[in-house]
Parts: sequence; C-alpha cells; structure tokens
Amino acid sequence: MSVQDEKTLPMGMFMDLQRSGPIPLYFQVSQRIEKAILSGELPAGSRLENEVALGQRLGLSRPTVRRAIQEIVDKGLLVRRRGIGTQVVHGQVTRKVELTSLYDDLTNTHKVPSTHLLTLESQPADAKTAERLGVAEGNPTLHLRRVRLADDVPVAVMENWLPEEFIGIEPNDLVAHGLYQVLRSRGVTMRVARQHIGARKSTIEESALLEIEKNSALLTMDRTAFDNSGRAVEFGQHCYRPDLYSFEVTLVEK
Amino acid sequence: MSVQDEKTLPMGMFMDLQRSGPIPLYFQVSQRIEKAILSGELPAGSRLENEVALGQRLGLSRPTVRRAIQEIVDKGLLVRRRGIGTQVVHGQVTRKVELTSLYDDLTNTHKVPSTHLLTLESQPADAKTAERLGVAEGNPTLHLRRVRLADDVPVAVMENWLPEEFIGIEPNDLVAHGLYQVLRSRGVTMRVARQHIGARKSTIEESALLEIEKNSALLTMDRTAFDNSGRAVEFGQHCYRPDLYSFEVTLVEK
DNA sequence: TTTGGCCAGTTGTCATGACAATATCACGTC
DNA sequence: GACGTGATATTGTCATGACAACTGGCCAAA
Repeated sequence: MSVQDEKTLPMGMFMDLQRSGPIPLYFQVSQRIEKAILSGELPAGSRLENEVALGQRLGLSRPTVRRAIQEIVDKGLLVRRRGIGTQVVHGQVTRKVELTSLYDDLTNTHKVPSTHLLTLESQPADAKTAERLGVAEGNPTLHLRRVRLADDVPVAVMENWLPEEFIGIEPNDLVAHGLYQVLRSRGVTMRVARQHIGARKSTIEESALLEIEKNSALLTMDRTAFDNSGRAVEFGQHCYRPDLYSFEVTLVEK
Repeated sequence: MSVQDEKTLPMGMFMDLQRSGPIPLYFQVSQRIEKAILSGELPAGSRLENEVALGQRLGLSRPTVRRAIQEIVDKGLLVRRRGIGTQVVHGQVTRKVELTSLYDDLTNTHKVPSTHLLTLESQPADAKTAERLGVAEGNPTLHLRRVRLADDVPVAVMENWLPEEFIGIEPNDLVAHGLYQVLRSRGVTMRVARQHIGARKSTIEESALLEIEKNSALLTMDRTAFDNSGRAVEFGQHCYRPDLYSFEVTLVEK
C-alpha cells in the first residue's frame, strides 16, 4: 500500500525565463514553483517532476534546478526524499517569518501603520546595550521609544538603541517610515537578526500606552540585528499586545 | 578608513578529512569552521580565507567549500559580501533554534526533565484538529496532555493530538522519553514544523499546574509538525512559564 | 506464499571550468 | 588635494559530468 498520494505532476507552463536579466535563473524557477504550490496547482502530497527531467525541459542544468527546489524546501513547502522524489508538504500553507519590521508586517496585511514617538535622544550605553551593540560602555547611542499603531489601535511599545553614527536621524522620518526603512535609506542592509521571544505582565505605563488593562499578558521580543558587514546596527526591546500580534516560525530539519 | 577589523586569518589545522567515510566533506569542513568560530579562534569581524584558496589548500573543489561556508552563513555566524569576502558576525553567539522538543532543550541545558501525564486517550478530531492534521473530522486521534518539569519545577503544560496510527503509544514511554523521542523510535523523522508563538493569561487550572499565581502571563506556542513525507504527524498547543522558558530565533536575510 | 536479490528511478555529493557582479585600492590626471 | 579610472580580489551564478546512496517494485527461487 502506497503511503502517499502519488499524483502525477501538471506543471505545464514554464516558458518565459529571462536568461540575460539581473534576476538569477534559480530564483525565477523557485518563484514559479512556489506560486504553483500556493495557488493549489501543485496540491499537497503531489510529486514534483524530478530534477534531471525538469532541468532538461527548462533548458537548465541540474545544479540550477536543484538550487531552485532547495529554496522552497528551506521555506518548508517541499520535502525531498532520496530515491523517492520531491513532494509538496501537506497542510495549509502559512507565510514564513522573514527579517522584516513591524511596519512591513502591518502594510503586508493591509493595515495602516502609524507611530507615536515617545523618546528620541542621545544616551550613553549601559552595560547591556554596550554588549549587544558591540560598543564600549558609556559610548553615545541613539535611544528611541515608540508606540506603534495599526489602524490607530496601539499594537506595540518598542525601545531601540542604535550606534553613535545614527544619532542624526530625523523624528519626522521615524514617524513616516518606520525604523528599518530609515536605516535602509541610509544604506544599511540588515542581514542577520537574533531574536528572543518571551512573555510577561504589562507595567502600568505600558497598559496605558497599549490601552489594555493593567497586569495584562504581553508578548515580548528582544532583537539584535546585524548588517552585511556583521556589525550590530540595532538592539531593541519590544512588547506586543498578544491579541493583535504573534510570531510565526517555520523550522526545517536538515 | 576601513570600516571593519581586517584581521588576517589563522586556520592552520585543517588536515584530517575523511574522504571515504559516510560524512559529507562539506559537513566536515563546516563543522570545523563553526568550531573555530565558537572557540574564538576566528574572532568576530575577522575575515575567512577566500573560497578558492581554501579549497585549494584542502584539496576540495570550490562548490564543496562554498556549501560548507553557506551552512554557517545560514546559521547566522558568517556574513558574505561580494567583492569583499566572508567575515565572522559580531556579537556574542547564541544557540539557534532547531526542530527539537522541550525534552531535548532541557537535557541540553543540563536540567533533568520529567513528565506528569494528565490525559492519554483516543478522541475524535474536532474541526481545528482535523484541519491541522489533515484528517477527516471525527476521525480518531490520540489526545494527550502533559505537564513538563525541569528539575521537578513545572515549566509547561502541553496538549497534543496525533494521527490514528499512534494510538498504541505506551504511557510509560511518554513519561520516560518525551514525545519526539517516542516518535523517532517508531520510525518517524520530523522534517518541517510551523509554529505560532503568542502570549495570554493563565487559566486557574494552568496556574495550579504550573504553580504560579492565577492571571499570570503565559508564553504560548502552537505547532504542527510534518515528517519527511510531508504528512502531519503532530499538532500541539503548549503554554510555558515565561520566567523559565523562552524562544530564540535567528533570522538570515537572503 | 514468502523471501531474497536485482534493477530502475531519484536525490545527495563532489569535481572542473567559466564568466558576471561588486568592492577595494593604487594610480594618474586635473 | 580631489576625482575618476583601471587593476585586482572575491563572491555570485551557471553549465557539464560523474558516481554514491537510498527507495520501491519486479521477479525468481525456496
């Protein structure tokens, strides 16, 4: 008795690959496959065409096809088995967490984000901040504290510390664009972030800011983010209203 | 002025590669590099030897070396920059989250795990369970509810549902080994898990089970896990004492 | 009927080679 | 001295080829 649905594979439409454009071929292929999965064209449990045949049909080498498939495996949508083939994972698909800011998350879900800026000041680094940012204790840092709102409902209180060089950031930019957008516009590209997710009770001040009753449960997230040169560019302590925000994580065993 | 420390690279000891063993070469290399980073031999900000030279020195091809490095980049320990090289990320290194059970997490931190089994029964799937497990509503499932303890202190209350075929699981196994170990011993290998992390207040019963005051904040995690054939093998709703447990996540932008 | 082995299919690993894109640095010119 | 420009170094992408390891089913033998 076969354990899995052994559906055949449709996947007829795979023509328009730009070989000369700036978009890598493996990326074009992986996007098309992912789209086919999300749209239901490749149903859960169905088998993908094997790597060699797919490559031949698309006029691509096996490493290129393989990398395209691997991208989707890493997202948790496909599962490979040696000797068997590649299959679509069962279960409803959920979007995976990426290295984004709350601002991006909200706009992606069609909410209107806004910001109340509580604090924007230069502040000498205390021991914890210094360690997280990799600077000397007492060095100046940019300290900011914000309330983030979605459709005018408060969602989170965020406190961030940034290295000295960002001290010139304008309050108006922060209110209009969100921190990560401001950093991007200054040429900073985030590459790695280490997050710590927990929970605790709200303080009286936080309860007021978030418009919840005091001693409510809060979802907390500490984050240190690094740019593409491996330097820490942001350290933040955030707390979220758990009825309005939560984290999704997809884990893939290798 | 150079932005980063441009230390040279030591990395002298790279001899003993087993070319005929079952361990892939890229894995042997990546483990050695990772060890060198963790041990401080490759300090934060230092540059790694370039891919071509490293490959030549080890007698390996560039794709192999490249894959070894990529493994570590995916873990968030290294950062690559085209035209520059590969550098060690700044900041203290933290363990990344993997697809493990609480049981593994506790033993890894040298705590003694134990389990109070509250419920172990066959139960027809309700709508939510059926959807998560990908079975028909009303189908029998194995329902279990446990309190997990570390050094005899309650850490979490976990409620899980498993597909019909696991109904024969022994209570003794669950108390002695933890759910994931039991599943592994039955030939199930977890491959993908989708987790949802949030927070809420504790119920009166949960407060008693976890030995905390009522209306405390709880850290919650819902998880659906899939095996290597893409089939859902576990759906769980867990809640943790936030003073004893939290989640670490490392995100890498691609 | 059951058992064992062989064979075909598929992914996993590795080598070699080539060119493209990007960042740094030295150099020369204005 | 400032600026552009080219040379150099390094990672990013892609092709081709080969063999290994694992799975499943078919088939013959016990």
